[in-house]
Amino acid sequence: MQHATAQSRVGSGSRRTGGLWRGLTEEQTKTVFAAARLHKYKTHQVIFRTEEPATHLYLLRTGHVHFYRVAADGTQILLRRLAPEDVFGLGTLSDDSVRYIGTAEAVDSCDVLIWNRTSMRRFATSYPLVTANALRIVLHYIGAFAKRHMALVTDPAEHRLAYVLTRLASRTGRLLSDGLEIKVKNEDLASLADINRFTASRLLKNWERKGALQKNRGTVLIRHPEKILTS
Amino acid sequence: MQHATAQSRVGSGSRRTGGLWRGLTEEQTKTVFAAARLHKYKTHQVIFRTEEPATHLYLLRTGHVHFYRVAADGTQILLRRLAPEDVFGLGTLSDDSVRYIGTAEAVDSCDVLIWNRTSMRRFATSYPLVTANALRIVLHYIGAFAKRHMALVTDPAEHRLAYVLTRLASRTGRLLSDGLEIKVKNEDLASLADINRFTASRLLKNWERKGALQKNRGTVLIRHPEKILTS
DNA sequence: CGGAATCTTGAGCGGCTTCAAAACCTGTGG
DNA sequence: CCACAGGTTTTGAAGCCGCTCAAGATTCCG
Repeated sequence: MQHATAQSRVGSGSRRTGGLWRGLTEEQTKTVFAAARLHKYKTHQVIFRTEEPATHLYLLRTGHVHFYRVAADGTQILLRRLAPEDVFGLGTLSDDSVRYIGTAEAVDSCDVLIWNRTSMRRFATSYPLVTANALRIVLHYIGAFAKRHMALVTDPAEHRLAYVLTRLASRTGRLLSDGLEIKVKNEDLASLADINRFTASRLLKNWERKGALQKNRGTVLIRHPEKILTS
Repeated sequence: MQHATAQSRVGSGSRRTGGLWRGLTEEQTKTVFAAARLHKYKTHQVIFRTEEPATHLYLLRTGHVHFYRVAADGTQILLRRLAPEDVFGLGTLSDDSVRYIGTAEAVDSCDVLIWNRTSMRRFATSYPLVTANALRIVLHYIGAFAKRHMALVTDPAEHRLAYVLTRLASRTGRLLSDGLEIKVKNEDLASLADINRFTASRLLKNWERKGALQKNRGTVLIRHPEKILTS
């Protein structure tokens, strides 16, 4: 569970939000993981959709998953880019009337651990820590959401994009010899920063001209974070 | 606990989100409420502030509380208007490292029940249902938040204000002979709809001209909800 | 090499905000 | 009972940030 992934990552989802299984004994952890099944998802495959009843809980092992909602006009609004060790589908721990808050879709090939509701309920009752952990994680998300919302109302587009870039870099970036590389396209950055992709392109180009970063199709390499507008 | 408040309200916070104490036996409920202390807050009194460690959990009995955050430029962004039966300070149930997500401030005189962290921890461990309920409530908030965020990105100001108006009406409105009255000022409506107070004033005036509602200082009386642009 | 996806760049514009000023409403104290 | 001060609301005029739309350049992959 704790061993590092192949690539050296700067931060991990679980370290930020604190894992769902944190604090369980080794014995208990074993039982829990024995009840999971491993499943592989291909690029663009949808894991679950908004408003479907929350019947399964997922733990991402490798790859990346987009957690988004679809607006009335069809645009996808990215709520979060999930990284390895991130857990999603937490509604499964609650009533069976609870539904998924967004759509989860694999952006590359992913290894995912899956638990069904009955297993989860069993664990939740025998290990009360699990529900407490879930509560902590969800509270953390609310905080993050509130922050994003505030930024959207008060900060200009440039600030927001800079923030998204640095956050994403520390969560899912790969440390290379010449900088910090993030595998993400303009459109996704734009969605996370709540701007449109054209503005995103312009801002990134500006930073590139200043030598702060380097853009290639599908990746951005951050060279000098300090040259990107701070805070 | 379940008896109605003096004024006939259309909906209640607890009915929407489901109470924190839902599902407890009468005996258990008694124990829980015996551990609370009642406190009165005056208009404009601050109950707790953003980023303070979450040490207490609150249940609003009467009055209204604003749950907001302060942006860098000083503007208050209203996250939610809390109504009787609403619970806040849920972070208390989690780690002692968790902090309040926003500032809670009384908008009129309020009766509030208060539990401290040690009581809450005791209840949370002896009645696992409590943590589960908390999880459900917080998940509900996340959903609401995501919705508001989507609206902010895709819907025009008028839609958002109409939505806020109808939601608020059904949550905290008082049913009068000639319509549904909400005690709220333009500024608060504006903040909830994420627009500025001038736009809010203009839109409300338009609806008033159409005969949909009637504005007075500090109150709006909804006469014909159907004349307000439907979502 | 061809076609699809991604990214760039420019021009034009529009929904909201900002700012200023005045009208209004309400409780308070003389 | 009136006047006054504070908070709230209205209205207009001006401007700007970021969006839309169109067109082309670039990159990737089969």
